[in-house]
Amino acid sequence: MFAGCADHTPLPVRVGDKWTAKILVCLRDGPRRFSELRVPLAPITPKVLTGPLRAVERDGLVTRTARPGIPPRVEYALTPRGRSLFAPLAVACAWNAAHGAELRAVRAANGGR
Amino acid sequence: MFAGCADHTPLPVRVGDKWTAKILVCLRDGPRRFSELRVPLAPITPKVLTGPLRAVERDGLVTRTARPGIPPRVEYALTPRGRSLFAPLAVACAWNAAHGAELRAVRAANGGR
DNA sequence: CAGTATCCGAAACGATACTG
DNA sequence: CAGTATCGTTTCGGATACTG
Repeated sequence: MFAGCADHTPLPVRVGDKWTAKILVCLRDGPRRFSELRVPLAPITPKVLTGPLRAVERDGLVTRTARPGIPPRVEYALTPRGRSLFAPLAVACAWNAAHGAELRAVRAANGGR
Repeated sequence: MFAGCADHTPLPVRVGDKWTAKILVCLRDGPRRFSELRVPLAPITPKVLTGPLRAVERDGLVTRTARPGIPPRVEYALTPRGRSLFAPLAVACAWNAAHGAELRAVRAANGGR
């Protein structure tokens, strides 16, 4: 049905969840450290951030680089594959720009559950 | 961050879940009845199908038309707004065709949790 | 036929606290 | 700083059974 997709989701990677896409966007302009990611994603907790971060790392969308020393310093950076996801993401945002407001109006009118 | 989006998801509508996008695809070639949807979506249960179906109806992506009579006959059909979602969906599928296999290989190598 | 009613389990999200 | 450990809540998906 969705050629090439795992059969249980339309999208191949975990970008439909609450945080993953935002994480990728935060890394768009360069590597960021764990705590640097927490700022734009506030009020995300460390535990919640860790989940999707491990997932994108496992999927080769982001690299994790730990530099030894005190204090510890860990940098997250997009891979080319991670960067390639911005294309579908941009199209989703374009749909939003075109239809989002209207959709939310209809949803509210129908009882925005 | 995602212009025009609800703040809790990158995508505006519920297409990141397991069934919604598949439902839209099933309606692509014309209206379908409840039971007709269950066939390509097997082994979905009626209760599970009802959830996303009510959501897309509430969001104006699909219309629900009940014809009186015995047996009951209910038809679901895409609206123009629902149809417009195929554009972003197609781009997601294209990403899959280009990167999906590689991604699943990496994921499996890293312990496909 | 087109659903609804119950009950269940898994996963995501979240608050709070603690550690190398 | 960069996490992990616990605990609790909510949501999704699913199995089974029942109804207008």
